[in-house]
Amino acid sequence: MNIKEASEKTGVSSAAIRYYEKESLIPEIDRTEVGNRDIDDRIIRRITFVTQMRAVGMSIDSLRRYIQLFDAQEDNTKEQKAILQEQLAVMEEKRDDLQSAIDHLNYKLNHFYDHMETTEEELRELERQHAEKKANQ
Amino acid sequence: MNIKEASEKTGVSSAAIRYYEKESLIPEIDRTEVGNRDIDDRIIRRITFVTQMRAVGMSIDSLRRYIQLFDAQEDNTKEQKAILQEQLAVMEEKRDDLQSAIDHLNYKLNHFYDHMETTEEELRELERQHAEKKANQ
DNA sequence: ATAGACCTTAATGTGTACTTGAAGGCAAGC
DNA sequence: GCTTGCCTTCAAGTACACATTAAGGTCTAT
Repeated sequence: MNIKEASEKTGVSSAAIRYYEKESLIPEIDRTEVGNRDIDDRIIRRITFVTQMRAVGMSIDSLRRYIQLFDAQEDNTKEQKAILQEQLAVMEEKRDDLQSAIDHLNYKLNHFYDHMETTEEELRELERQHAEKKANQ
Repeated sequence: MNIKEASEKTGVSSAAIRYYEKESLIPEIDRTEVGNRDIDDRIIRRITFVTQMRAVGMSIDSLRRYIQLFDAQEDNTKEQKAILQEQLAVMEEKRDDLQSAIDHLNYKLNHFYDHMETTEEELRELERQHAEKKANQ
């Protein structure tokens, strides 16, 4: 498939696909006789993977390093493991932060019907909940 | 407390605190007689809140709009609720994406101990198929 | 009273992640 | 043969979120 179809399939712009290839976030793409990119499902999956990781906040740079390890033939397992673990920790923290922000919004939403409590009060309530949660761990 | 102490307390640079104030992500900060910012715990909490939301990927612009609703005195409850709900949905999706990325990494990590037969193998299989296909052309 | 450490505003610079523009090639349809 | 519509590379432009610099003020200690 050509780059436009790939773009439509992935939701990533043609320019961004070229950019990802240039930045080695995806493998080098095969070309047709006239030099046009010929994109297959393997590339599509790679693009999707990049999109997913970008969506959860991984930078192009981290992602490139990660992918290089991922694709590496040499057995540098120990280093790979360390990097994955590091990345995992970052993402777990992010998830937890996100969850408390969600809790915050849910609280706000649930109290809309009752009355408009002040921000101070809400923040105090959230802090109380947070302390409680933390104490329960 | 002055801006430097606030910066140390929150981990947000002085320049960023000034920027947040200018962009209305935090309330206007009181000044001392000579015009220096005098930051109290309420502001610290607001800065921390901004940091948390930024960390989970909310843009300055979305955050400003959210905070304006949050702080609003006027009762436009219905619209506020709709917007908060929308925001909530976005964040929940993000949390789920993050979770599946975490699962992915965890899976990978757990299989490092055994041998290298995780997602890599799947990708290599795809690559093998790809090479085969190419050879057949 | 001069240095050093803090503060102020306003303007400009920086890194990231693309997007857009320029200049041109190839193939199909009118 | 000219337009349309896809493609190419390379360079330059853009948006966001600050960081940095300039030019100056205030406070404290030596």
